[in-house]
Amino acid sequence: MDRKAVTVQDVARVAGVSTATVSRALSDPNKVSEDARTAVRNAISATGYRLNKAARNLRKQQAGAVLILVPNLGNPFFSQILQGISAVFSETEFSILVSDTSDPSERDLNLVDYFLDRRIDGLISLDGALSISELELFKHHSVDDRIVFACEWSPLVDFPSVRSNNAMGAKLAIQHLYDLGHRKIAHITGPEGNVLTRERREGMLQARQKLNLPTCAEWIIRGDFSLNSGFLAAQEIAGMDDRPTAVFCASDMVAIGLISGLKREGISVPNDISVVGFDDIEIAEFCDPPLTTIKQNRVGLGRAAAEQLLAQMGARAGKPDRILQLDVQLQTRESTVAPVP
Amino acid sequence: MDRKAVTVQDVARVAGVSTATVSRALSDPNKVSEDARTAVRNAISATGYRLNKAARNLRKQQAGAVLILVPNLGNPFFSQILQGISAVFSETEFSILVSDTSDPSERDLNLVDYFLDRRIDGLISLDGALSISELELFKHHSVDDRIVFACEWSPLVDFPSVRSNNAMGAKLAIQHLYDLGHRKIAHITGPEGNVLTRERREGMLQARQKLNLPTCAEWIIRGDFSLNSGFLAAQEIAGMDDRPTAVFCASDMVAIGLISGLKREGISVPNDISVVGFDDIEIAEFCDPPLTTIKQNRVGLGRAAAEQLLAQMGARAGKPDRILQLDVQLQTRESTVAPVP
DNA sequence: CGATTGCTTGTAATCGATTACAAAAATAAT
DNA sequence: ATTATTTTTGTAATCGATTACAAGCAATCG
Repeated sequence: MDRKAVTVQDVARVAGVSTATVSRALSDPNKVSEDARTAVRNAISATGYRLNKAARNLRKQQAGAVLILVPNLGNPFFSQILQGISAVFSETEFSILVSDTSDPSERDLNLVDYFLDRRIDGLISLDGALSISELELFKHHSVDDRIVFACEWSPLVDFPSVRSNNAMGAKLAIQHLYDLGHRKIAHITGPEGNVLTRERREGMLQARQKLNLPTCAEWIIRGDFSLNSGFLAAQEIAGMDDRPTAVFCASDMVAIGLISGLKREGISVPNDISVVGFDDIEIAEFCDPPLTTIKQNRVGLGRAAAEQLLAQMGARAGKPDRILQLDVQLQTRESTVAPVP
Repeated sequence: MDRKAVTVQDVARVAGVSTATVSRALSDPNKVSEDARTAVRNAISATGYRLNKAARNLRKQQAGAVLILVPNLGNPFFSQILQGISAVFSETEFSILVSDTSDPSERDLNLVDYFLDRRIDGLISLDGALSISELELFKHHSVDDRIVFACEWSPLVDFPSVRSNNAMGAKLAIQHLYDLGHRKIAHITGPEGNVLTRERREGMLQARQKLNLPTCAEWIIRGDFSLNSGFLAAQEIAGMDDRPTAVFCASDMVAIGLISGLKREGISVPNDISVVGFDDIEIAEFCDPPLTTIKQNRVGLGRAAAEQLLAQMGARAGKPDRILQLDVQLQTRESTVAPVP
């Protein structure tokens, strides 16, 4: 590739047309005659021409890339969303940049700079916890119309958002436990301030109220979606006077940590306590016991977010639904059984 | 941002210098006088100037990005490597593109095109299974000097590579089991053709020979690093006449699947069979039982690969070691105990 | 004092694709 | 046959930063 690069000029010369025609033949083939089209096509394969992205981006005033903001790449939950996103963008001219917001080395970057430096044309954030100052910068620089939230979102702004029906998930979980006969149901939440935490907790409280289940402040345990927080919650539960017979966890990771911790305390799942997770990550099926959980349509989430962003950026016909909520479903496995009387 | 963009021209005008001076003040500050430097600095903050990446890339004939090729983003093992990589590149002007080679939507992209289209300046592949034709295209277009393998590598070429000492890991695992008193040790391999599979298998065979352990063809079970392959291997093991007392798995995911499967067969870990994994993914600590495994320095792997690529691309002083092998260590937990006599 | 060296600066060409504008050619309409 | 309309094409300016080259200027030296 070190020989002098082949440019449109070269193609034009070989094809016996002008550079404008070459460019048009590439970007909008039916603006150009049949003859010219084939001449250009031949010239391209004869010369081995490749379009220079940087030149196009400069001229078109775009970056040709979008940024995906992931709260934590270490959580396998996000990777399938990424797959959905990349499946859509791989058919376009956009590249995908990925950044992990939990990564300290990326923590201090100014997101809006990505736009201003023309490194990206759009942003999909799986992280709802963007700072208010950051969000205001987006608006101030008018890039807020090229941002889409997926999975999580920020209650501070009304950017378009694709999400699972989290409240529905919580209700399915509680209803499932109720149907099995459970009445004393605990909940391990996500981190405070997180929208998913809120939605799932609210959904659970509503379901609980509707079913007339007893409530006990102690049974709402603060977690943070992590394995470790589930593990720690187990100790709390073990120490309770009025121990719940079932626990609905805000994520599968929490559920796995919880089961591990409960075992350590000599409490067996599901015999002593039933456990329900949320997400249905791949490993849920291979836990001991295999985890009953709420399954999200992750690939669909990613695809929808990507489509929405493309529409937003004007690369696709506009889709008007600014908030898209996908259904979830209960995946029953062996971590839930009827309580022993 | 829709107001006309601020360019070097504007900065130059405000600062009362030429565009050349502005550019120099930015890229190489001590090529320019103190006065000019401050004038430019003031003009930049007065105008709100931001450098246009596309213009720079065009002029400098570069892309300003590197591509990271990941075999499977769904495996949490890779995310920490990514962290190491991004920690290094976040201090440079390079953006990071991520592509999952197991993702069908990305399967048919021609990697060399990324280079030829000037979308990337370099490539780090965590996937050793690049096709021979692909590798030859790299060489043919002389981009092979901007590629680094990390974790996995290809035996077909001698591109620079950063890897863990896999054979050492296997030896540590076998030695550990030996020290506990195990003599009948099985191994679940990775997928055939994978370099890690080979290295770990060879290391295990060597350790085994050195320790004079009995060998039995049946005890080498084909896997593919996945949960499911571990799960299936459990059935094989359960059906063996001469059952091993310990199993060394080529990955933690395999080990987790195996433990799940063994339980299903009524075989208890570690009481009936001890299990050792490889990778030390986060969840290994929260398995039941917590998994004894071989810990790789994943962040270090990523960092080293990134540094190597930067050197390769000429952005850093050259590091000559084309193959860097990082030590691994044994992480003892509760999935391994002495065999019952 | 004139010549040499070193430092700083400006002018203008350059990277490669796109597109506004105008002209030319082909087609349709009168 | 002539005009109106549409389609196709080419010329040249443009996007914004970088840098080769030359020139200006001050300091140093014989």
